[in-house]
Amino acid sequence: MKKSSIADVANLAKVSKSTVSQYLNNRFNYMSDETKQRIEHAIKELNYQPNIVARSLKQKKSSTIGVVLSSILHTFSTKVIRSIEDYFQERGFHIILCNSDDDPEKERNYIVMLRAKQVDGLIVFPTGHNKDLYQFMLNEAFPVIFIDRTVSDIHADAILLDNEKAVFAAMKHFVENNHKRIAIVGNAPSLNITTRQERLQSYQNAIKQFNLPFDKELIVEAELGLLSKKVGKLFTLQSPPTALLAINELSFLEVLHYIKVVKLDVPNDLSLISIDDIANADIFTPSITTVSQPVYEMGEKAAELLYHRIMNKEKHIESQTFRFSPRLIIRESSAKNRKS
Amino acid sequence: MKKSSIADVANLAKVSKSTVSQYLNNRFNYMSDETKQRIEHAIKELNYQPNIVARSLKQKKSSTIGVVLSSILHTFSTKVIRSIEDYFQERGFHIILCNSDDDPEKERNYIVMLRAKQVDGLIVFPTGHNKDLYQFMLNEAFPVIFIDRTVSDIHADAILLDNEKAVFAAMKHFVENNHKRIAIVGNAPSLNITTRQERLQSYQNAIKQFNLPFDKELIVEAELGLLSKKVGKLFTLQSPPTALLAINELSFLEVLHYIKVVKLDVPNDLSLISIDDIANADIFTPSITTVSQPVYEMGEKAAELLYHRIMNKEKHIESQTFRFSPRLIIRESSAKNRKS
DNA sequence: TTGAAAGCGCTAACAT
DNA sequence: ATGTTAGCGCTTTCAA
Repeated sequence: MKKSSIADVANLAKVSKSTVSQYLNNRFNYMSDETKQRIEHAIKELNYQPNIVARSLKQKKSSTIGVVLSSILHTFSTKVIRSIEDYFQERGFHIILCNSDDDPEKERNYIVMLRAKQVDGLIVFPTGHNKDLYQFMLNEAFPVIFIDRTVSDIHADAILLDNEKAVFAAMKHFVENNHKRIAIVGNAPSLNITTRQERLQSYQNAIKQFNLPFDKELIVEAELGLLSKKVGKLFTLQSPPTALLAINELSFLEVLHYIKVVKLDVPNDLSLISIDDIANADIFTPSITTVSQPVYEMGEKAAELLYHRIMNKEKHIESQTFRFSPRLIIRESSAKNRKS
Repeated sequence: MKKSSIADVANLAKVSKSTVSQYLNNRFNYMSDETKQRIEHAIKELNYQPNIVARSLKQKKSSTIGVVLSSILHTFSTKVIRSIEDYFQERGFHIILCNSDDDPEKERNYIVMLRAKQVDGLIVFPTGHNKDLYQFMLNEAFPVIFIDRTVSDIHADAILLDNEKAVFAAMKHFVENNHKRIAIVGNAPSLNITTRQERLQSYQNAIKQFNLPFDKELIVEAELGLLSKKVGKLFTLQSPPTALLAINELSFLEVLHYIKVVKLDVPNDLSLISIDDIANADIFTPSITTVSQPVYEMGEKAAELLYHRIMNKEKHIESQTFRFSPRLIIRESSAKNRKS
C-alpha cells in the first residue's frame, strides 16, 4: 500500500489538485461546503499526509532551523536548546541538532550540510575558526545567530553573557570576604573562544581594580583532563590561593574532582565560585556559589532574533549584540577567609 | 545574487544537468577528465551547493531521523542523544530533536509532523499513550525504535534497561548492609510508563525474595514537585526507613533536595541509591551510589537498529527487545545500617 | 468556485 | 562519455 499523494486525494474527491491544496492550506474563501466534505472524506479514506519535503522545495523554506552546539553534554547547552525548542515549536518549526565538539572542521561540515538541507536559519555556538564561512553567510543575508560566544570581526547577532560583570561579581564577593589570593581556572586555551578570553581579561581587570597583587601563577589554563593536575600545583605554592573562580562548568567539575580527591575543605580551605550553570549546584554539599546565566532568556532571545530574521528575509537588519546580566547566587561554597 | 542550481552549473560548464548530477554523486566511471574539470570549476565559480530537499523529494528519503524525547533536561536523554548523533553523523544523517514532555498530545503532533517531513525513521521515548499511532507505523513498516520504555502490545524494537536486575542489585546491596526498612520513591504515577511499573514491581518481588516484611507505606509515588513532601512523611513513621531507592534521576533529585533541607545525614541516617544516571554523582558529597545504565551502548544500539531498518526497508525484520544490564556503582551514600 | 499547467531542483532510465 | 526526458509532490498563477 503506497503512500498517497495529493493527486490521489484529488482523484478520489473528484476535484483538482489545486483545490485540495487550497483545502490543505485552509483557504476556504471560495470553497463550497460540498467540495470541502468530499476532500475531507478522501483524506481520511486514504490516510493522507502532506509531504512537507515537496512543499519545502516549492516554497523554498523548510520550517527547520539548525543548532550547532559545542557539546550537548553541557548544562548550559541543554537548557538553551530547551528554550529554543519551546519557542520554535509554537511556530511550527523543527530543530536539527549537531555537536561540533568545538572542532572547527566538524562545525564547518555541519553548517554546510544544514544549509544544503535548506534550514531557514542557524543558531551557532561558534568555534571561532571558520570566519570565511560565517562571513559568507552574512554576505548572503542568511540568518545566523551566535550564542555563548562571538567572533571578532564577524558582525552577526550575538547573545552573550556580560562576562565582565560576571567575573566582577565573583571577585567582589571574594574580596568582600577578605580573600586576596584568588585563582582563576579555565579550559580550552587552544581555541579562540571569546567567552574564555573575556573572562580571563576581566579577571586581570578586577585584580587591578580591587588593588590586589597580580600573580600569574594564580591563572591556571589547560585542556580538560589536564586541568586537575595543574590545579594541584596551586596548592604547592608558597602562598596558595584561598579562593578560586572556575570559568565555566567543565573547568569547575575538574576542580571539584580534584578537591574531592585530596579532600580539601570547602569553604574553609578554599572558597569556590563557578561561572556558568552547574547541574545540581544547589544540592551539592556544600552547595555551590555560582554566577549564573539567565539561560532561558538567552535561548529565547536567540530564537526570537532568528525567527525575526527568517520572517523578514528581504529587509536588511543591523546585527546586534545582546549582553545578558549574570546573577551571583551565594551558596555554601564561598565564605569568609579565615586564613589571614 | 540568487542561489544557483544544478542547471546553472550545467550551463556554465556547457554540459547537461545529468552529467553534473553524476559528478555530484561521484559517479566518474565514464566521465572525461576535461568535463570533470569544467564542472568543478563552474561549481566553484557559482558557489554552488546542492539542494538536499530536492534530492530528498526525488529519492524519497531525507537522511534525517527524528528523536522524540520526554525531556532533554535529563542526563540519560542527553547522553543517549549524544551517542545517537555520533552514530548517525558518521553515516551522513541528521537528527531532528523534539521534547514531548511526556505529554501524549505533544508526542502525537511531533510524530505526525516528523513523518510529514519524511524522516527516515524515529527513535522514541514513548509516553505509551498513542498506541494507535505506534501500531499504524508498524503496520506500514515505518522504522521506529523505542528506548528507555516500551509499550505493551506494541511490537516495536525496544532498548531497555533490565529493570528487574537494577532493582535487585540495589536491594541486595541494601540487604547485605543489614537494611530491613527500605523505601522506594518514584514519580509520574499518572502515566503508563513501563520503566516505572517494572521497577516498582521488581521492588515488591525483591521484598519477597529477601524475606522482608512488606509495608506499602514505604512505597512513595507522586508527581514531581509533590514528591518532597511525601518523602517527608516517611520519616514521621513509627519505624522510618533506613534505606531509600530512587527510581530515576528526577525522583532522586527531589529526594536529595528534601534531605538537604532537613539535614539528614547520609549514609548514617539514611542510605541512598538511585537508579539512572545522575549528573555528577561521583563528586557529590557524599558521592552517590547508583545503578547506572550503559547509556552510550544503549543509544548506539538504538541507532544501529534504526539504521539497519532504514537500510533494509523492503525486508521484514522481526522486532526485538534488548535488555541491557545495569551496573551497581557503590559510592558513599550507601553504608551499613547502624540503627538496629 | 474550481481547474490546468508550470515549475521548485534534483535523479535516473534510456537514448545516443 | 554525455544528453534528453520524465517525474518526485506540492504550490501558485491564471484562466474558466
